[in-house]
Amino acid sequence: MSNAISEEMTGSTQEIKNGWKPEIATAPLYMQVAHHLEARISNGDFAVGSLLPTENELAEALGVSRQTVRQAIGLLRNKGRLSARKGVGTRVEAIEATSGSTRFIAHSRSELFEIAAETEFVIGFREMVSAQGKLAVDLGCRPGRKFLHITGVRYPANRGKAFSWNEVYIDSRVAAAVKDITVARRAIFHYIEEFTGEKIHEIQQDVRPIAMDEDIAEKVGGKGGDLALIVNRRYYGSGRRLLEYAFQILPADRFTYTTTLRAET
Amino acid sequence: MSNAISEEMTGSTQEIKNGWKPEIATAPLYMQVAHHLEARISNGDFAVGSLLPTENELAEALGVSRQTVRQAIGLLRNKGRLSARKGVGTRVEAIEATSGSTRFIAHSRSELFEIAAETEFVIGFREMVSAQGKLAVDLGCRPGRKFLHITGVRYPANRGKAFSWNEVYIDSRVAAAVKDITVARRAIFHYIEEFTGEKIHEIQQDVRPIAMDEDIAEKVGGKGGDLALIVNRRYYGSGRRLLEYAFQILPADRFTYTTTLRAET
DNA sequence: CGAAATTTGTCCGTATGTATG
DNA sequence: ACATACATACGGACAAATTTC
Repeated sequence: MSNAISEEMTGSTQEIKNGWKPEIATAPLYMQVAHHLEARISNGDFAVGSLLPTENELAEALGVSRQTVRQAIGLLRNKGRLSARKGVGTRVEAIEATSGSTRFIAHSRSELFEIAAETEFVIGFREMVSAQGKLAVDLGCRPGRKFLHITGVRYPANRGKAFSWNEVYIDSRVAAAVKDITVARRAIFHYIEEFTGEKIHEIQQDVRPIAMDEDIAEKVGGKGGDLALIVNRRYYGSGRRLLEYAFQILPADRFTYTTTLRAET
Repeated sequence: MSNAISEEMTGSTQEIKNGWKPEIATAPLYMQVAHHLEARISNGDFAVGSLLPTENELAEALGVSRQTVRQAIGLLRNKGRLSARKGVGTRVEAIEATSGSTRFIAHSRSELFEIAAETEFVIGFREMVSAQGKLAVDLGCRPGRKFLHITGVRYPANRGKAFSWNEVYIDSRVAAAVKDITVARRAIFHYIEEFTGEKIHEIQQDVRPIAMDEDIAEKVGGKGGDLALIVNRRYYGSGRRLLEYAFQILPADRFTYTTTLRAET
């Protein structure tokens, strides 16, 4: 305890104590708390393997109710950053548990943001297309609808070895959102949300195995016939309107798709 | 409203109204409510595409607080059965959205139960092994620990085409849990939980592409070299004790791993 | 177009249960 | 047996989005 800055809450606007300034002033309090906790975990303030302060301590220190703290902790538990045990406390978990290759497939919308922030999508090709045949089926739209088709390679932020080949189809009505982008440092759908002001509520994602063809293998530094995962995503706005369709090819030798399933109780 | 049976609560034990008898009397109220709602959805009482009664109506009808109803609805929203919109209501969603092959990879512990219940694991081979080399590494244990090794094919409950090749390693201390099983109609870890009384809190799962060898391909009705997904699972009891390790090979032509990512807000 | 009603979302306070040490 | 700390449950209040009038 006693590390709260203890400035009085200003009354009308809700804001947690302890020097934290909300990145997005409009975000609900429990999300602000979650971000705050996450930041203090990654900066080492709360060490991995250690126990968090109790919910009551956090509530008091941050000037919010215990319920709000619990909601925040709940988010991070879903993400696997925290785990709680009755009568003991809330433990900070390691981000990575499995050996070997990194996991770079998202399990939540916010993870897509994080991954995109850690990588760069270098756009190599761009054209307007009219959905026909298989593409129209994949997009689940009537043939003839127009999309902006973008292809390129996604690199780690430090520009190491390429890790995925990406193809993106953007509804022509919102394609202007990426008009001037040549290197995307955020998720493509993030640009779309900013441009339209409309939030993407749902992303449907499926994962299948493929053998890479020569062409793509070369671009991500592999050989033709190498195994890979193809991750397919459909981005829906309000009213289940398809705004973006994309797929990504991840070489199997470098990536594993890891999930942790937890008991609901 | 007005479909509550309106029997008085018995006082000490918590139980929701409306004729619902809790399957597991010890389950928290919000889970009972979730199961209740799920049952009424699958029996058609709440039609897919329609709006649920409002949270306040449900709370009153079931004799619980609105918060409890919200928690229950939250569970089903996470599972994709429900979706909510501010100012509108809570919609019953279709179970399956994607076209093509069925998805049969779990995203939660409870889904593992459901999938296991819809399939049969026919055990074809069984032996005690001592973990050595690669196996010890996979299991993350010191070499020499003993495991019961089981292999077999998993079929749909209607005994159609096989859909996966399975290999399971069970800690020798709990291996007696499956001593007499030749056809498992529940999840293997379910037998272990029953036997030990200990709950499996965490399951780590990873998905990778492989090309099937002749041997396995034949068993699941494919050809050698066919693409497949290999799903690898580690089952941990309390204190992160590894109780079971298993992998499953799913032919790519029949299965897709589908996930839906939703906005947290 | 605007006001009102409806419905979910957030936040708080409190009380009690339950697993752990 | 006892204290601790998370889990469940209730109640109330207001905010925000949507629909209706």
